[in-house]
Amino acid sequence: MKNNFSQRVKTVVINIPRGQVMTYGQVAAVAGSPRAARAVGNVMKNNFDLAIPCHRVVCSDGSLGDYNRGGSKVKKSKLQAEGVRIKGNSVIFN
DNA sequence: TAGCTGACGCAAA
DNA sequence: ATTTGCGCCAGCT
Repeated sequence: MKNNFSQRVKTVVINIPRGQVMTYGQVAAVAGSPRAARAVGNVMKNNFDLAIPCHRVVCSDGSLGDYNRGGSKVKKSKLQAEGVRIKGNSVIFN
């Protein structure tokens, strides 16, 4: 049910500080399943919760991934606006 | 109950 | 650097 994992994922993402990004795998790991990166993405797209800064969640290789609110370009812009360094179409972890 | 899908992750070619 | 294939987990049909 969506009261253990998905809820967990939401909480984790909401707890991501501004100017900071996390990978799906990392979020999944914190949520309780280090291999549930896909499940994390599924949760995000299924949950249109504005309280969840899904744009702070990116792929492990730095790719932006997708975004249910305007596309990867909007996601990229948002991250840049928060102080996250973007290289081309990828995020730079610091 | 079983099967398919998907905003991923990693390895190999 | 890019593409292909396989594995993983949770949710939906």
